[in-house]
Amino acid sequence: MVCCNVMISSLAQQGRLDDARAVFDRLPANDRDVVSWTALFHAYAVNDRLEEAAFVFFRDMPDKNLVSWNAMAAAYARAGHTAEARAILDQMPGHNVVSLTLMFHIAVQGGRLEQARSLFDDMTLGKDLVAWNAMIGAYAQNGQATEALLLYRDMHVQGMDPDDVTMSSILAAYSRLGRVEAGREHFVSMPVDHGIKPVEEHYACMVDVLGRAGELVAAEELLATFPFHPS
RNA sequence: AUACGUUA
Repeated sequence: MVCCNVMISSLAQQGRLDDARAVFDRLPANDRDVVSWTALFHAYAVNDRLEEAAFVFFRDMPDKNLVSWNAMAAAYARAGHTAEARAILDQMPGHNVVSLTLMFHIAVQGGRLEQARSLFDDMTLGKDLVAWNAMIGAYAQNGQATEALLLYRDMHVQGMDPDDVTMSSILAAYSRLGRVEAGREHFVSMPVDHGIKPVEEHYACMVDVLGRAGELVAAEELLATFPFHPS
């Protein structure tokens, strides 16, 4: 049964919604647990079939847990249906750090960065890496690149290790600030200081740093050094 | 690797 649930979600990721549904249907009713149901409606949601996801969630699922509530709220939030997302978050029996990150995300979507910051600051119980990344990314993309860098420092001070997502936001912040040298320094120190090898996305960010500063030749040179790896 | 939140 566990393996069927895995199949449902991985088929959904590949966009093979019908196959995911078939695996679910083949599962005996007694073997369908809350994870199977959540994987099923999430499959609809990530394939832009929000209505059907909602039907499964509200009408078909026998039981819900924190993860399924979060997943439904996230589906609405992703689709830009913030009112529905909010409603789910208000109705659900409890919240965890994922729910709070969703609320955070809705606030950012609405341009309420101060409110988002308050939500972030109040996450005292379990401010995890995703939450940090969300806050740093929100600043980096909303004209507060300096705040993003300050928060990155805080993150360090609090002993939270950054990941590849963090790095993209930091490079984006340097880009917006036009800080070419700092950006370059960060880019080369990523693998040494944090064990994070730059991937395509980081190269793209770095090209942006150089491009915005008008260093087009350097940008081209960087692209030429990009180590291709087929997948 | 059983389902949820973060980065053009």
